[in-house]
Amino acid sequence: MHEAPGSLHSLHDRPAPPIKTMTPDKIKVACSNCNLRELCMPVGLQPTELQRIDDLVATRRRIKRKETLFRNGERFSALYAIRTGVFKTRVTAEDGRDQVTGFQMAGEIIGLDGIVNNHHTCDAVALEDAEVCVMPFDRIEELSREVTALQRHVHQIMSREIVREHGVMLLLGSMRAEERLAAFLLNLVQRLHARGFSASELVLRMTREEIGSYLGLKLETVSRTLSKFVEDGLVEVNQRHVRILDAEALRRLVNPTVCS
Amino acid sequence: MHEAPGSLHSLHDRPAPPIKTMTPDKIKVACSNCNLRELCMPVGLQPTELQRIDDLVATRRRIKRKETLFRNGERFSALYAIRTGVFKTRVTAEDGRDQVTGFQMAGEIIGLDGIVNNHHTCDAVALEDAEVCVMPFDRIEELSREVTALQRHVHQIMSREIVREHGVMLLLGSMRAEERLAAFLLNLVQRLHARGFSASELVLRMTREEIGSYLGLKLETVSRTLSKFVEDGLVEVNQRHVRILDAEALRRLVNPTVCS
DNA sequence: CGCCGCATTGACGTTCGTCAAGTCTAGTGG
DNA sequence: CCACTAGACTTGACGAACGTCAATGCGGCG
Repeated sequence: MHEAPGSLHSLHDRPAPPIKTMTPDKIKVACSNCNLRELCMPVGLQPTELQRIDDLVATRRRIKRKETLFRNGERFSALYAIRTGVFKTRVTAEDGRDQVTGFQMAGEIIGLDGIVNNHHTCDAVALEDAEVCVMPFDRIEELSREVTALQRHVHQIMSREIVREHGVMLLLGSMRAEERLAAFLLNLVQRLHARGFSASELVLRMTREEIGSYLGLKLETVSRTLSKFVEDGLVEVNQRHVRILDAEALRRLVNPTVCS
Repeated sequence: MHEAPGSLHSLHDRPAPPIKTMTPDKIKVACSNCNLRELCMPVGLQPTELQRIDDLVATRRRIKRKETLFRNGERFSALYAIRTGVFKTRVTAEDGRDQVTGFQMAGEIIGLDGIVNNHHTCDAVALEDAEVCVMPFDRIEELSREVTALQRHVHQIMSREIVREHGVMLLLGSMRAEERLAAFLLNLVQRLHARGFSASELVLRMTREEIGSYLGLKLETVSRTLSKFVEDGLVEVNQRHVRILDAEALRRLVNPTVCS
């Protein structure tokens, strides 16, 4: 099985041990030689530009499982690039109902919601021990005035998020439970694959309830639908470990009319 | 009843006649004295900056009812500021199902979805005859490198869209039909009010089916739920004309536990 | 060992979708 | 001016999908 460089995201049940022996926050790993660079930074920079990009990361921050990177209402100051671990973001209605708006993994950027009003409007919760690069937003703005590749990159990241959310709206607004779950699993495994993991196996870092919240379903429906997938031979499920046996069939589920 | 400056958005059933006698596209109305400036441009600019902003709008474009401003797959080149009229944006799944992702009105910016891949990923359809300002995106990027207020503004617009979509996800993922429709009506009337229209009356520029698509409901459910609101004395409905009689009750519907 | 959180499964109820009939309005053309 | 039509809307009857409630299982951890 293809493993990610540095084993960023273990497929075993327990969270992966830190890559290196506890790196104190002050000893920075520069963006310029970060193995996630292609994921979170623009490509094709001049060496001098690359050097300046290194300064974007003011510091690193470790977040333990179940702790929050930021919360609704907190002052916004920085964007965060995820180095290790998986997060969920969630919004909460005034009456307490909440909705998971996304699951984010290594190389993805979170915190964009805070830009409008200088305050975050959602919570970011670590689903496993995690580490992020803290990139003060005023520094990002300053630098992206000078490095046009960075400017373009920031715009693309935000646009990508908007497009992703369009997809979620389509899912929530017009798909049935099986289609939602199939789309979810395929999306997860595809993103993991892009990070060097298996194209057919994954470990869910979230509970059935969190999946349900994201997909607009109750946890029982998620569980039942998963069981149905197992019955039909589409996947193997062992706790949070999922092996996809028939990706083609899952794809057909998501997209009823497109046969094969 | 408070009318908008220039009667941009009539409350009568028929589309409002053009504000001025047909203005040829070449005769530009500069941003600097556009009555929508506070809605779509940054505030507190220096006069010299304001002047440069005027150059952002390359041209104007009129779109007739039911025609598209851009379509899924088309090359992305510009953002559009809506001057008059209402649009819907929609995404389409490969099997043809589509989902309305938003309704946009005067002063709002559309086209952000195209930035990531240089191609649009949704359609923007005019729900009534409309006019937009065409702002070539490379010009926006260029100018926002020099005018920091513009840079900040662009970031805020994109972030605002992300936050709005979070709200829609919450709605689609965890609200029931009555709550969705109540939230929809309150949101619409609030946005119209911000544009100088009545705080309690509105004319729907979209069909029941389009509302349903946006809210993840079938048109029959939208119709039934509206009828129920009428029975309960929350609103008056006459075709597409809606008068809100008990906004407080609608708000309570959206937010069950918060009692008045 | 026993507790706790997470997951599964079944029985039942509610909400919303589906299908179908019928109304209303605006637009068209005689 | 009025019949005719098409599209949007309403309403009812019924059914399917999913939520609710409850019992139970299972694995991990103190």
